[in-house]
Amino acid sequence: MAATKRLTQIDIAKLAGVSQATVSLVLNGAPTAVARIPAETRERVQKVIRATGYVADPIARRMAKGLNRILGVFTYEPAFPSAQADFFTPFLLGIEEEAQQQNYDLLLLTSAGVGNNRKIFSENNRLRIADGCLVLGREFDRAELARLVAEDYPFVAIGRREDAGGPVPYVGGDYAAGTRALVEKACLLGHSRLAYVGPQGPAESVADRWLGYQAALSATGAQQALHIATVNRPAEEILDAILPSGATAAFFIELADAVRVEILARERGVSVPGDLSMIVLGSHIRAGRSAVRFTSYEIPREEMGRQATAMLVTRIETGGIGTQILLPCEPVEGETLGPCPSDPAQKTDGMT
Amino acid sequence: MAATKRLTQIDIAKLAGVSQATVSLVLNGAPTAVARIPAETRERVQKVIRATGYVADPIARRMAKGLNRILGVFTYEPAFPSAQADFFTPFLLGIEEEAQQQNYDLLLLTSAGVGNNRKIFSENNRLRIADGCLVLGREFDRAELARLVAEDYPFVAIGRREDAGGPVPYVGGDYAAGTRALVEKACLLGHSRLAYVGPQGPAESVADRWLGYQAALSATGAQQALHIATVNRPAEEILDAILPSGATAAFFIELADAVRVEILARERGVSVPGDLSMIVLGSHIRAGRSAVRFTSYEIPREEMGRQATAMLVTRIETGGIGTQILLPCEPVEGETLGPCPSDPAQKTDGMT
DNA sequence: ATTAGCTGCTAATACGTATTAGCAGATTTT
DNA sequence: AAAATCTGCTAATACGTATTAGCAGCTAAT
Repeated sequence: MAATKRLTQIDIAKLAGVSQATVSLVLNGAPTAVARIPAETRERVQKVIRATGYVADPIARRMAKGLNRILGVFTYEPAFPSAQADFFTPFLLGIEEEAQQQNYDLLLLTSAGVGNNRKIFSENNRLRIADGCLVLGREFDRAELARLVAEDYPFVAIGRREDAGGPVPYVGGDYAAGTRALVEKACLLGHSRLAYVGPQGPAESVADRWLGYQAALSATGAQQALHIATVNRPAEEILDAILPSGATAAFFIELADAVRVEILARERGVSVPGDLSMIVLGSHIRAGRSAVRFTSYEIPREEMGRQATAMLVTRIETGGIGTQILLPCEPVEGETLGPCPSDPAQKTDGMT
Repeated sequence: MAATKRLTQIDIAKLAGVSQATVSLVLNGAPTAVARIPAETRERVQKVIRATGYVADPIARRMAKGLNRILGVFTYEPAFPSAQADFFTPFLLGIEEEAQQQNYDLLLLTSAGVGNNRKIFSENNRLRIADGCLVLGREFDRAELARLVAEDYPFVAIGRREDAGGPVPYVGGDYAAGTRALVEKACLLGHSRLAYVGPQGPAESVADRWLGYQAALSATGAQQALHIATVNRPAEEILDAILPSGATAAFFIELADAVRVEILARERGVSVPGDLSMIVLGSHIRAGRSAVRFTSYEIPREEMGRQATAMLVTRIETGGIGTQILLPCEPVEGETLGPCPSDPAQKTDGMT
C-alpha cells in the first residue's frame, strides 16, 4: 500500500551522517579515493546500507557511467512463437550461458514490432538501453546493418554477414565448408550427377551453401543435373524432376522438403539411399515428424551463441571492433547417403 | 572507427533552432503542450530528427519518467541450461507473446548468480531496471518474497505462493483440483488402495498436490496404502514397495520416477494399467524417452506466462496490487489408468 | 615560519530526458 | 485603454549516481 519511496544514496548519507558523494565512493570509488576514507567511516556507511538493504539504481548508474551490464538480443523474426522456437532456442541457450558467466543480463528486444517487419531503428529504438547487442535472424536488413556499423555501435551478428559499409563482426557456421564436405563425400561414393533443391537467395546462409556446393562441383568434376531454385514445392514436383534428371544424389536446403520427398519416394518404392541419396544442408533440432535420420552437418548453434556473446562482451569492455569467426560444421552420418547405384566402381547389379 | 558521439536532443535543438525542451515536447509532449507549438516548428524539428535518425536514449527517459517498458524475468534456477530448459521455455513462450503484444521488452535477470543460490536481492540488484518483474522457479526464497511484498514492488509470481507478510500476486495452475480429479477418477474405476510417490515438501506446487490427493481420499473413502515421501529413488525400491502394499493405483509427483517404474514393471511382466495404474501429477513437455503416454493433467504453462505478464502490466500501469489466479489443469487421458483389477464391480477374473 | 603534502571529507557537475513554471509579445475582451 | 487571455516558446529543475576539483585542518619538511 504505502508505496515506500525508493531509497537513494542521499537517504543513506543522511543516516550515516556523511555526504552522498561519500556513499558513492564507499560503494564504487576508485581505490585511491576509497583509501582516503577511514575504515571507521566506511564501516558506518556499510552498516546503514546493510540495515536498509539499499541497492543502487542501475538506471541512474548507467546514466552516470554509460554502461549497465545488459546485452540486447534482437531477432529479426519473433523469437518464441512456437514455429520459430526451435530455431532460436539453441542460440539463446548458448547466449544465456555465456551472459551468465560474464555477469550480464539479457534484454530481449521483443517489442520491436509484432509482424515480421521488425526494425532495429524503429520509432522508439530501445537498443541503447543495452551496452551492446546480438542480432540474429534468417534475413537481415542491410541498411540497418550498415547503420550499426557506421555508428560503431557494439553489436555482433549471429551468422556470417557480408560487409555493410565495413566488416560486420559475426560468429557464424561454416556452411560452405560443411556443404562442400558433404558433396565431396557423395562424389567419393560415385555420385556424379547431382540435384540441388533450394534457392540462391541473397541471405548469406543460403548463398554460402550454394558456394560450397559449386566449389565442390568444380573440384570433383561432378555435374549438376538439376537445380530447383525454390523451396516448399510439392513433393511430387520435386521427385518427378529429380528422377528423370539422372541425378543420383539430391541436396536439400530445407529439411521440410527432404522429409516430404523421402516419404513420397518410399511410397513409390524408390529406395533411399539405394536408388537416391538425399543430403540435408544443415541440422535441425526437431527432425520434424520424420523417423529418418538424414545425412547432413551439425550447425553448432549453442557454440555460436556462446562465442558471439563473448565477442560482444569483449567489444563492449575493450572498445574493440570485433572479429569474424566461422565455426566448423561437423558432418552428421545419417542414413540417407549411399553409394551411387550406377557407378561402375561400385555397382553390383546390371544396367543398360 | 570515429565513434560518432551519440546524438542528443540538444543537438537536434541546435540544428532546428529551438530549445531542448521544444524537441522533447515535439516528441512526447502532452497534447495541450504540443498544441501550443505551431505545425511549422514541429515540422522543422521532425525533419531534423528524420534526417539525423535521432532516437531518444531510453535510459535517460527512464531516469526522467521512472518507467521504461521493460519487464524483468527472474528465475530461481538458471533458465536455459538444458536440464531446465524444458521447464522454463513454455512459460517464456507465453510471457514473450504477451510482452510483445503489450509492447514491453523482457529483461532476463540471468546474472543474479551462477550457482543454484540465486538471490533477487543480491549485491547489485538489477531488478529496478525493469518496471516490474515476473518471478518463477520451483522454490522461492520466502524472505525475499516478503520483502518484495513489503516494498510494494510490482511483481507477479508464476505458480501459487503462500502469503508472505501479505498476499502474493500470482498466476498458478490449480494442481489441487487437477490432482483431486484424477484421484476421483481412479476411485470411480474401483481403485480404493492408493500409493503416493513424492515428497510433502514446503514448495506450494508440491503441497497443493498433496492437499488435492488428501481431499479426494476423504471424499471418496479410498485409503492410502503407501506413501513414499521422496523422489528419485531406484525404480526397484519403488515398485517393490508398491506391489506388496496392495495399492492398485500409484500417483507420481515426478514423471521421471514414473517412467523408470513403468519400464521396470513391464520388464517384470506387471501390466500397466492391467495390474497397476500409474498417474502422473502434472504434464511435462518432453515425455522423457518413454513412449508411454501417462495419465496426468495438463499444466497450462503458456497461459500462465501470458496471464502473469498481463497482470504485471496492469499492476505497473495502474499501480494496482495484483490478484491471485489459479488456472484449471485439464486432465490428460493417457493410457496408464485402467479399472482396478480386484474391484468386485469390474473384475473379470477370479481372486482369492 | 613558511611551504608542501596529507587526510577526510564535500560541493558541484555531468549524464539525457520530461515537465513545469513562466516570459514576452500579440490578440481579444470589457 | 486597461485587463485578461492566448501564443510560442524557453529556463530551470528533477531523476540518482559517479566523479572531479577542492576546502579545511593537520603534520612534516625546508
